[in-house]
Amino acid sequence: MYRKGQETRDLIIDTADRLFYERGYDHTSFRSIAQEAGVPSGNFYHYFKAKENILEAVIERRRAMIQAQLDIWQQENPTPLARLKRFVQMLRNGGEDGAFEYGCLVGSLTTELGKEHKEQQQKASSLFDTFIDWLEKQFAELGYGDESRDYAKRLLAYAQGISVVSHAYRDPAFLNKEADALDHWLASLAVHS
Amino acid sequence: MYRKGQETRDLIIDTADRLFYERGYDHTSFRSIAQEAGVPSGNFYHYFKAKENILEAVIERRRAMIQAQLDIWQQENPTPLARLKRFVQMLRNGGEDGAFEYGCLVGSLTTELGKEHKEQQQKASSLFDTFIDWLEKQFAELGYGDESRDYAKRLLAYAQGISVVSHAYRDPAFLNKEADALDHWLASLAVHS
DNA sequence: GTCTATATATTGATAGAC
DNA sequence: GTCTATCAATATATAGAC
Repeated sequence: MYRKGQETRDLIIDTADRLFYERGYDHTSFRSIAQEAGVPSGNFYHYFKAKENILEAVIERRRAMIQAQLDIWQQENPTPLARLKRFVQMLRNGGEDGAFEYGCLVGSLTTELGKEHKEQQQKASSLFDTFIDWLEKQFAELGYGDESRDYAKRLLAYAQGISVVSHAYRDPAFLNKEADALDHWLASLAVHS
Repeated sequence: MYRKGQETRDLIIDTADRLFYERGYDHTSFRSIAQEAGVPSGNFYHYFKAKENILEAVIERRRAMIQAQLDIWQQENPTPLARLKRFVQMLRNGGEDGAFEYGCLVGSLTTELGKEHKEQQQKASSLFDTFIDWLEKQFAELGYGDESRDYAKRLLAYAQGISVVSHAYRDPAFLNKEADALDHWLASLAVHS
């Protein structure tokens, strides 16, 4: 089938993105990406000089996706508390992206890369910053000054832990219960003057 | 060098335990274990019929280690609050087992196995139960009835999230700061009547 | 029980025709 | 830009001498 170059490149990235999430980075071979995408693996090197370059492209793709989502949440929710609760809402119903099945899209990648791909881990970890920066703005609007970033990191960390445990037990109910608990915590923080 | 059979088996498990933690399960080859342990890889199949059997032995080894640690904490701390704080203390100073460098011993393994070794993941996840059962007892002693297990899982989850984020950023300071925050939370829970 | 040698499959990566 | 064929390295696993 005929395809323009950019389309082929995007197709490789899209397929790699999904497989890296479902199978992990090291467990996803060129052949498996090639098979699912319908692109011969020998073709990859026309677009990427090595596997780690595919990973970089996938990370940048996830960053754009996350930022777009945060922008929508920013628009759709009028108050900082509503925005923080929208972040927590992401956990409910099994996690919007299948967190209970495959773990967090960012967290599981960061954990894997931290073992034997430490240079690449830094790039993946920067996806956390995208969330933290946005959460920090919300806490700042609630009146927390220098503490805003600490609260942002804490909320992200708690969400990560909830994702890890629900993934370990394959238990979506835990996600919902803990999302409720985080909502209560946020409500108590919002009355801060 | 001469070695009794049991010693060789233990040596393989010890070495695999460390390398699985530092490099991840899939990234640790028989050759690397053989090299570090000084045991030829062809020798492994006298003790384990496959790689996943080494993993099982490593998991059981970690379970025994965790249970022994919990027993000591139980003895050394007179009150349930002190015991819960001892659990949180584990996070401080980079994590007693190098959590900021390699992630949590249980959590990082569970996350990896959840992708493409789901049968083995269940066994690894049961290590969480060892912690949760113990934490649940402490909350029960504080007077929390049916909620004790929920609090136990929540505390474990938050500790996991803190570990994931500190590992992502290679930031031991975050572990200390968040340990303080968990201590405050526990202190507020302890006044429950 | 211990060791060397090796089988078989798969990996990331290349070469070169079209 | 696309594709086939293939390389060199490495993986788990096995066979068989000692």
